[in-house]
Amino acid sequence: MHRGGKPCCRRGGGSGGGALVEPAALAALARQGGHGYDLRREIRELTGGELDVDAGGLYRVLRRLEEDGFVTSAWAEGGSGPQRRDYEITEEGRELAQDWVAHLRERQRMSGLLADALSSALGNDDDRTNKEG
Amino acid sequence: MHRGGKPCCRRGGGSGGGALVEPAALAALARQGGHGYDLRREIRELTGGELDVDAGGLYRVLRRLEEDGFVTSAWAEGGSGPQRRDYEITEEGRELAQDWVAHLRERQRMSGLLADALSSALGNDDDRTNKEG
DNA sequence: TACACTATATGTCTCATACATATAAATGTC
DNA sequence: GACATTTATATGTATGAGACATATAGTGTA
Repeated sequence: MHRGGKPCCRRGGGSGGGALVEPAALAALARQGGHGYDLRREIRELTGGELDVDAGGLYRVLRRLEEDGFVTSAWAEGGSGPQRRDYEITEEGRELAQDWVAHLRERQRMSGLLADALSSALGNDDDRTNKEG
Repeated sequence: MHRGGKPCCRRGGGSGGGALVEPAALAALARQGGHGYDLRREIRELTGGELDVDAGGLYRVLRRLEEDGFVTSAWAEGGSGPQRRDYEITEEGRELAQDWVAHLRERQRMSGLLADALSSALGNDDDRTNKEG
């Protein structure tokens, strides 16, 4: 789902970057809400095209978030085209999103820490080229 | 496995930070090799105690890395105490580790990017407190 | 004997994701 | 009208990564 950047380290499917869809969905919802198909586009735009989440996965995440009270949804009334379900973030959802911010920063830190450790263990004399991001 | 920092976002077990054990193991191996139990301690030290990997998981990772030619191992001869298997990284392992560095930097960037997006969507006026890590 | 520490290993569960596919309604094209 | 494409939601299934529990031995010690 990463688009750009080789699949790298022996991954066929599955996890690899760890939990990006949920926070991305929450970010899109916090900005403006809307229906799933549109949220997906919004995520692409928010991340400059770097994160293109799986549609099926996104819908599953949205329904689970609703089950747990972090978003609400309803079938959009009127309008042409296929039925669409509009999502809105709740106050609890905002709190969850706030937790995610801290969590993502921690992940960011840990990724950098490990990258530095690996790099120095390999004898790369401090190639922090991409450091920070 | 994170120790320090709440479990956060609805996780019981499983993925959540995404692939840390393998690169951590490679870092420890690149520094000095050794047996599994010791590598685990080494990982703890490399990360200032922030990453304390599951022992069972570490052994599984080591054996898979060996299957794929990224490390070699042999039962240590002599010595007292329970048998131990000594691991060494191969040239291919070093190349894999090098790929991991790039991959981790990308993850670091993506985590920061998402954290910023979420934070700004929530109306936090640029609280990049923990930014960079 | 009982306990703790070292050391390796397997079982089982959850979480997060990728890829494939099913379903419909509308829209465009021939 | 027939057909493909786009919008939109949804399920099936497989893989990967990790958490927690537990099994197994050897070794030292109270």
